[in-house]
Amino acid sequence: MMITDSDQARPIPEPTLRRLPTYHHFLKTLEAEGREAVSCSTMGRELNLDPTQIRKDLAMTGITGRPKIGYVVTDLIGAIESFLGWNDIQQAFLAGVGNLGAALLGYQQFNRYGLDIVAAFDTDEAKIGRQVQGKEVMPLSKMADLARRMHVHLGIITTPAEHAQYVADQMVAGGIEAIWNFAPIVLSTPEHIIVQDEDLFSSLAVLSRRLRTRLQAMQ
Amino acid sequence: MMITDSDQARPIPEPTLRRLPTYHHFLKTLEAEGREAVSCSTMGRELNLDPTQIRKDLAMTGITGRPKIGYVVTDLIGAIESFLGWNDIQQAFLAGVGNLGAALLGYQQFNRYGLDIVAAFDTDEAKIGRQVQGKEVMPLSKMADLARRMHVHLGIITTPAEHAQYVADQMVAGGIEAIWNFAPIVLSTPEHIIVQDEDLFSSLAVLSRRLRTRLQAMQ
DNA sequence: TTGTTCTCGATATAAAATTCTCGATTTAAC
DNA sequence: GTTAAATCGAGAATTTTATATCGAGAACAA
Ligand SMILES: NC(=O)c1ccc[n+]([C@@H]2O[C@H](COP(=O)([O-])OP(=O)(O)OC[C@H]3O[C@@H](n4cnc5c(N)ncnc54)[C@H](O)[C@@H]3O)[C@@H](O)[C@H]2O)c1
Ligand SMILES: NC(=O)c1ccc[n+]([C@@H]2O[C@H](COP(=O)([O-])OP(=O)(O)OC[C@H]3O[C@@H](n4cnc5c(N)ncnc54)[C@H](O)[C@@H]3O)[C@@H](O)[C@H]2O)c1
Repeated sequence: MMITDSDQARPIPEPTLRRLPTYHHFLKTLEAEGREAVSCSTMGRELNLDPTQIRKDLAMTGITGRPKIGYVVTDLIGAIESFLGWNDIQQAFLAGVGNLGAALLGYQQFNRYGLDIVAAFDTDEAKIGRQVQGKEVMPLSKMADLARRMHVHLGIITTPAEHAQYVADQMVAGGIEAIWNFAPIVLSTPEHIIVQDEDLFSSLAVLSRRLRTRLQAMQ
Repeated sequence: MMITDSDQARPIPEPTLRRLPTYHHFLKTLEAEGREAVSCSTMGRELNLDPTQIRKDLAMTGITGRPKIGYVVTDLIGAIESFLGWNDIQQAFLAGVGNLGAALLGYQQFNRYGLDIVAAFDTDEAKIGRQVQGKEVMPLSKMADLARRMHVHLGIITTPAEHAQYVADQMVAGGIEAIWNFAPIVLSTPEHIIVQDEDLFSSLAVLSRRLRTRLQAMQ
């Protein structure tokens, strides 16, 4: 039986997925400098990672390198992008046009990473109808229906935590398959819904603990 | 030999640290509901985590529970906060008052999680001197000196990637010990500097891959 | 009181991820 | 050509992380 990219037996390790963008960013700067090839040893030195690990991560994308040379930079970039699905752009809805929501709406780079936020929704009357970052804010009540009609599969939640579950329910009702959740709450969704939490406090916790330990060690 | 919190032999597993805020948020809602005690089984059910894992994570903070009852909610919250150092508030500087920087500046909740962004810096003349989220934006050139004089230990980078290394260098020059980096680039800093990367693209990569696999499976 | 049930906490097992080792391959220098 | 240096790729070993098991303690109901 042929093993293709989509029906491979074992799932991709999440740590690998999380490192791929790091490689991608680094490779983009190499490409901009006109560099043609790069080895895992070089990347490891620059990115503070074990070369073997990088080699294994890259192997996941299906690309192969050449001894003594390394990998062709542009090929590698392409392999990572297609592996992550950054080639075909996903349309997304965003709910909660506050501080964070507006920042995400205004981030043009996302278009290069497979993400296009096509509409924004809020419940605040003062915001509905206005433009934020050049995109019109619509009432949340229209979200589910629009998602279905526009075949939007991805939703981004940037509302306060107390409203996140309701928004998630609306997204599921609208046929959305995957949710990028920035609210610090664990959503309750049907099995088949993909939920990716982006919890800034997780990151802050690691930092806080390390800093606290450091400062204590110094008395 | 006595093993205290600060000189324990083995470091805290990072996955544990990353889960602690999740427990914290959940416990806060329980507390608001007036709940006195909670068991790992209950938490596991609500948070989709293995109860044994939660028990191990909580044990790291030094708290103990009671059979048949569980843990006292307020004690647990306190244990997590003190374990992470969220009790004594760290003053922080933020560099790069763009979309994302402004969102972080405007996020009052941070004060409850040990973080107080006391000043913001930028190189854009149009922004310097202005107020953003009620905080004055100062020229980056003053950052290092001010950090030293105010004994600020924490820096947040929200500049474009191409300027992040320069900003990091300035922070190190100002005696800053820890950096929370939102720019998608691996910073090069002295050994002793704590760098915590918050790479939104890592999160996006996991989501993109899963969604891509899903959509492909559906043809 | 007494048995039942729930839960902690310690220990053991399993799974996952990282790091190490080594042969094969290719380039480039001599 | 021949040799030396670098690097890939596959597999083994190690470390880390997650899950399962089980005895003991505490509440609660009968
Ligand atoms: N701003 C940050 O830096 C930051 C950092 C960490 C986490 N977060 C989290 O991100 C989320 C948003 O934070 P923020 O600072 O942008 O908050 P915010 O208060 O600035 O914005 C929230 C927005 O959501 C809207 N909203 C409320 N209920 C809604 C609903 N049912 N449907 C649609 N929209 C609704 C509000 O009208 C508002 O515009 C919060 O959950 C917060 O905890 C933010
Ligand atoms: N906005 C988002 O949603 C988002 C998402 C993912 C990653 N990021 C990353 O976060 C960073 C900031 O993104 P953004 O959208 O806020 O960008 P932005 O362009 O809105 O803001 C960048 C700010 O940094 C300032 N700046 C530039 N050079 C500086 C320097 N040397 N010192 C101090 N300030 C300087 C600019 O004047 C500007 O105000 C970028 O690295 C971006 O890749 C942002």
